Amino acid sequence: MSSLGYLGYAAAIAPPQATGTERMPSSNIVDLHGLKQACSACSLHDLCIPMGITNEELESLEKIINRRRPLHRGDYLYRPGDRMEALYAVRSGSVKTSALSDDGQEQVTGFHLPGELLGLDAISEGIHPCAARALETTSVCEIPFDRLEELAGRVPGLQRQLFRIMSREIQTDEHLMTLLAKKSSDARLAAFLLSLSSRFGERGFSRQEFNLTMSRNDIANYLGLAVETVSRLFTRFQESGLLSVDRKLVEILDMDRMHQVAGAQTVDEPHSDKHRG
Amino acid sequence: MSSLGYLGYAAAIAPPQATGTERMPSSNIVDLHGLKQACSACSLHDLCIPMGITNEELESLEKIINRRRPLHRGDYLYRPGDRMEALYAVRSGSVKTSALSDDGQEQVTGFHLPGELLGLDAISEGIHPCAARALETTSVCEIPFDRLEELAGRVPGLQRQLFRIMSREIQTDEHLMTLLAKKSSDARLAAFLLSLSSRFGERGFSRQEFNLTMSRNDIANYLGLAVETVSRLFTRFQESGLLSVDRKLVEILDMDRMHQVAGAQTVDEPHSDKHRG
DNA sequence: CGGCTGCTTGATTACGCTCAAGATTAGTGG
DNA sequence: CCACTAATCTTGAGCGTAATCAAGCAGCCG
Repeated sequence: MSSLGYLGYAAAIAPPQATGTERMPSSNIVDLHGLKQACSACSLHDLCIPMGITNEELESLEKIINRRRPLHRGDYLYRPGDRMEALYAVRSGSVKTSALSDDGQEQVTGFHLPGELLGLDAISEGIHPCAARALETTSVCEIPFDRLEELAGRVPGLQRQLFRIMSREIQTDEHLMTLLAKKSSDARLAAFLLSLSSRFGERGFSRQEFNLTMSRNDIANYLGLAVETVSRLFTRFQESGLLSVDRKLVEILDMDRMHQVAGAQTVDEPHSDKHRG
Repeated sequence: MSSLGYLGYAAAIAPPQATGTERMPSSNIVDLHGLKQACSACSLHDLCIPMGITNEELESLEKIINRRRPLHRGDYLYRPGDRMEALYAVRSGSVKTSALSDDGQEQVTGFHLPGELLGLDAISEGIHPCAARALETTSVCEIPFDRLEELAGRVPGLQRQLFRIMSREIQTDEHLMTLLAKKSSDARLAAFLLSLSSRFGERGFSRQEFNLTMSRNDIANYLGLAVETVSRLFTRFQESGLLSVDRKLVEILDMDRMHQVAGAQTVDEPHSDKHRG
């Protein structure tokens, strides 16, 4: 929530805004693939690991980070059971992580946008419990964990930032638990869209209009709903003027009401009639 | 799952086993209140922070850890909005953590047994997003975070263990997300009981029989169910011979079937008739 | 262009919630 | 120590939300 500020770069090249409805490669991408860009020049600077460490310290960090060639849609970054060698920071594109429950069915545990770190849940066992798949063309920074750990021991600011990132992840997960345990289907979808909205915003993209890079199925899975329900909700939201949706492109038309819906409980609310088809 | 081993101490004094049905102060307690016991002698040694660090390093850790006088049932360890000064390790007793959702209703985010760390979600903001309340008479170790952080920079094993603990927390949360998103009410309760069972087991208590220190309400809240549902489930589980329950005391009678139930999906299962009324 | 996968829409079912009342237990003070 | 009250838990009846089942529709691939 805090660190807006110097997203100037991303903001300058990024916002696709109303680029038209015809298909485009998939918009919310800061395409840095070709650039040989160091952390210090990266637009994700203050969302990612570098945040809050000095320039000299940053140089040490840059030395251990590798770039990986871009992943294509559906490519795995890692699979459950893989040895964890490195953490990954999304540089552009988006990634979905999902776990397999005891009985072997998929549970989507998160969607990850540029600047977000992947693989934190693998540190404890040294084995990835989740799969990570690219939702679109995606590039990532690979950060060998042993070297990161070693560096964190020498650079207090880095250690602190890693603790912070992991802590934030725990907080996010707790928030999602609340969503799943207590909220109605409309509240879940609304909260999900608002989360995307604000995360896109932090990255310099439009908070109103953005592309969903994940399928309805993934959304439903993530939110603990059936695909049909998600589909119906989009229709209802659109009918009630909350948003407009065309395939993957979503525009939030009434932010205030969206927040109301996201806060709304299963049923009983003191004073507020929930929209209903 | 890993580290059984030298739980000898806890095991020796702990297991209440079938102590009789009449009320007792609340059993799953290793009462160390009065003892001036250092980490090195603590029975929770290899579940808690000390795990995997050398004896000399342990001494440095012990120096920064404070004991707090025992909390009583209902006492707050911290409240949402409190500044985070320290992490806490449960030494004996049990603690419930809960968050307030946007609309101000409680969501129980976890129950914490001896050896478990509290407050990890507060690191990122420096403010506790959750409340922590004792479920029974409980004592905790207080670990000032700034000093812990500083020490972790000097003691690689400690840093690593902290990363591991936070990572494990993330994994646990993901597991709970799956539970909430995908599982039926029976599966949720079964999984919850099995989680308690195995955690009690790790601490040297009986895996079959234990006391629930939390109310039905807390369980329901945690699992995203209504109290009435939880109550009915206990009744059904008992009727079907899965467990026997008397007020707070639970005995799991059929572990195998409990695992089956915990793994079971909302509905469709290939070959296994779910017990029903 | 055909087959496919992903999305939408409709009809029906059912799981778990709500409401309501009663039964136990725990907590409190005389 | 017992009486009284408040809180927690259990049980029942009815209902509502979202799942399931079942087609149809649209975009996307080779």
